[in-house]
Amino acid sequence: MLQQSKLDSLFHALSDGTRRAMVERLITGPASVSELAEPFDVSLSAIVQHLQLLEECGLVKTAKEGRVRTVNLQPGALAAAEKWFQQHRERWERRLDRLGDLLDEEDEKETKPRRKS
Amino acid sequence: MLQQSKLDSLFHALSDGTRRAMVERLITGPASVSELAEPFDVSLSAIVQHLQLLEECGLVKTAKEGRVRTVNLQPGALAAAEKWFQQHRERWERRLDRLGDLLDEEDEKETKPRRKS
DNA sequence: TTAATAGTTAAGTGAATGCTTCAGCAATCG
DNA sequence: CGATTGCTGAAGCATTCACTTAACTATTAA
Repeated sequence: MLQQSKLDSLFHALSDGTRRAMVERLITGPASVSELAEPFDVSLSAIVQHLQLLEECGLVKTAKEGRVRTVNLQPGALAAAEKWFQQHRERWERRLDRLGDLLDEEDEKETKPRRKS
Repeated sequence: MLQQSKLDSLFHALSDGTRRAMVERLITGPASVSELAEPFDVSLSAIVQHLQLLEECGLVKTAKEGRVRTVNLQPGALAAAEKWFQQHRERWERRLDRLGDLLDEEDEKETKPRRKS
């Protein structure tokens, strides 16, 4: 089973628009901290704090060379979260299908007396 | 484009294990508030507060009949969040592919310096 | 009518969140 | 060299979070 606390931290990381935008930026390729910060109207410090969170939950890896820290998206990091959707959408859709079948059956029985619940 | 605040609230809703478990429970079918609360070791009040949040972000619909409130999962509610993953995984994978191609070319140049079409 | 059930609402608490400013510090440029 | 760049770390602050308890309302059961 998927680990709860991992999902907690992944979904939490993605629940902030700035962090999502940072992730989206990193899809196009690695970036330095300042490059990452540039589009946003917040202090560099705030960005670094978002970055720490992204790194802690494994979405991102960083490496410092000289005075520049380069940030890379971690391949497969989104997998755990995406998997949650896939699994549950599947179950959900199967249930809706069965429900549809039941309703169809009920339709057919409509003329006959119905069972009480 | 997907709306930011909607994604914020969806991901936030899913970032809590209790709320995810409630959603998972609702996949199996509708439930009353007390039924929903039963597996958890928190007050009914806490569950009601989670429920409000789930309802505000559109994951869930409720209807009160007599003194019982019945909670239903809202079909397609997870779509917005799931879509975010699909879109970005796609872009990310395309980028990794291109990156792979580039690296292959570099490989070939290194081992045998020849032109590539 | 009384009692139990199902849920609602308000107020409060401690911890976490997202941000700021400011004071650094090491790498690099002029 | 000294100045600038790129980042780091700590402290503080307002807000939100997840939760509690407790008092309350409305519906149903005995």
